Amino acid sequence: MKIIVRKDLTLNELYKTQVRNALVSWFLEEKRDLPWRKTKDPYKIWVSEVMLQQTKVDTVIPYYERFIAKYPSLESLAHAKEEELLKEWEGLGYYSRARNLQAGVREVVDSYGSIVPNTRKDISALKGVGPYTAGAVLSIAYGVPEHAVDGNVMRVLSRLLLIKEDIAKPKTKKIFEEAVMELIDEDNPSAFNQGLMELGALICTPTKPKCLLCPVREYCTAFFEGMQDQLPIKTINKKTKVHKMKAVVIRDEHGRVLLEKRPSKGLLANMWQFPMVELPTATHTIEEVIEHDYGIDIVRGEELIAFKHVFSHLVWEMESFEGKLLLEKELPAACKWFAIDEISNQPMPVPILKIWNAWKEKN
DNA sequence: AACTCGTGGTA
DNA sequence: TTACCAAGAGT
Repeated sequence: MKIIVRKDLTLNELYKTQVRNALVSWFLEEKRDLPWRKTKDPYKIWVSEVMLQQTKVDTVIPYYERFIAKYPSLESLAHAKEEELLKEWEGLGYYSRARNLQAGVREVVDSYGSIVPNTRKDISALKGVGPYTAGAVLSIAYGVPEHAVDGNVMRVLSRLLLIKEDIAKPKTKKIFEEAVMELIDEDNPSAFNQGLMELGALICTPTKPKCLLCPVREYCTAFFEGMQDQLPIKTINKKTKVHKMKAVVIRDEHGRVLLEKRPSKGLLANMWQFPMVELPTATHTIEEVIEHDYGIDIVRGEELIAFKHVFSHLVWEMESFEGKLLLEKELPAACKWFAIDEISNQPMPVPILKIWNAWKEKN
């Protein structure tokens, strides 16, 4: 067997044909039965691709089912209230995905007659649709031969074609996009693109790839060289910074609970939380900082739970307490009192849900 | 280009 | 426990 890989990634025609046929045949035979594979509705494919960004298939499945049941069409999502939308997204993370998805959907409803555009130029202009999602929707929903390069595809192709560039570098992705356009099956770009990702998920895994089960093993340069465990090349990232946070579940004389809506940009944007302060030093008490930040006097009650919550780039070392309102002066506009049975209707991030669940168990 | 933006699972 | 990962996009 002789594998020919030129530096410009132009590949031998016979090699390309054999690889794409082996990959597509394997995918059609072995593909998992996933909910978004039962439809070609561009909207539903779009929803699934956004949910799957940086998120495991097993995590996405129940969210996708609930989301499509609640928002079965572009119009239904376009008309949804943001708080209800975020509630559906609660626990899935990367919440700007949800708001960007709705913004993109509204663009399609308003400017494209509710037809998801079928060119890379137009679909890429939609909010939240980047190079990957554009190619995924185009190829899977419309059968357009466009690249959809994600982490799986870079790992698979780095091994198949022995590409040693650092996949952590943004500009490296272009190499893989060109490689996909060289290899892609123009008769079935949907199965080809999904096949690359499915292969990465099931066979060509980050560690311990199952090469003996691989449908393209005989075409794989890394396997031929015994280098599959050395690829892809990926530089490591830095460590996260720790924030010591203290949250308080404050009740007023009516038994209502105080929530605060986070700013519309940044971490956990537009999500609700309990009043929370960061205490890097011990120079002030929680009551003092709460009074300063929220314009209310409280008395601190019993401790609820303490835990560490790890985000992608920072850590909250969280402590939480009960609190009782003594005096309300100038409540910030982002704050609002809620009856107990209304709390669960507000979209809250996982660490806040943890505190709320601890409070409910105690009370 | 480098940094921001969640969460749960795994070695 | 630490580290890394998983169908990326916005800034």
